Amino acid sequence: MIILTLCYEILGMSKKYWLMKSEPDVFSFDDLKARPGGTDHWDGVRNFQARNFMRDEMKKHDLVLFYHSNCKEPGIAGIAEISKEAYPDYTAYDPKSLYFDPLSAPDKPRWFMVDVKWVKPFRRTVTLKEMRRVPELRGMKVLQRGQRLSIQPVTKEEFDEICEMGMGE
DNA sequence: GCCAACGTTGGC
DNA sequence: GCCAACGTTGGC
Repeated sequence: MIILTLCYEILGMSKKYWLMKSEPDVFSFDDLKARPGGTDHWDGVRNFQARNFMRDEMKKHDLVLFYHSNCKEPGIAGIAEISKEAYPDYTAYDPKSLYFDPLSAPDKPRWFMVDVKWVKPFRRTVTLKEMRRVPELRGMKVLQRGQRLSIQPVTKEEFDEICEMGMGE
């Protein structure tokens, strides 16, 4: 068992942890729950760094902190997981889509998306405000000034800490 | 609604 | 390849 765990570590196959931002007015954590199977595709990412995380690093069963941005109480609403690894974001091909990009085509896709599955809610949202007060979370990108990246890696320690905050009183 | 900070674009 | 202008993000 230890050997197997080691192999996974060395091959980079161990589970990763992520933070994904969404504006709740557009697509909330509850909206995800309401989708068939609690699953939806994460379309519309048009930033290269965020795309690369999705395309190159996200694996099935990775866990996700679902973050509500640009709203009254920014913070983490609950847990989701990656249920399908990266595939072309077809909204880029649709001239009527908000996310249309003429530089992307089916034979040469520029943008990618993953499927995300609702896992469980917190008892309460873990707000940005309270995250700022926790020394263990100080390194998180989402707390850095001017940080706009909509998909960010988080450490297991950060992930666990936030789960505790969300599941506690 | 403001505006600082950022990523992207495009002229040179 | 520089960098100013622009559009967007997102906390406040």
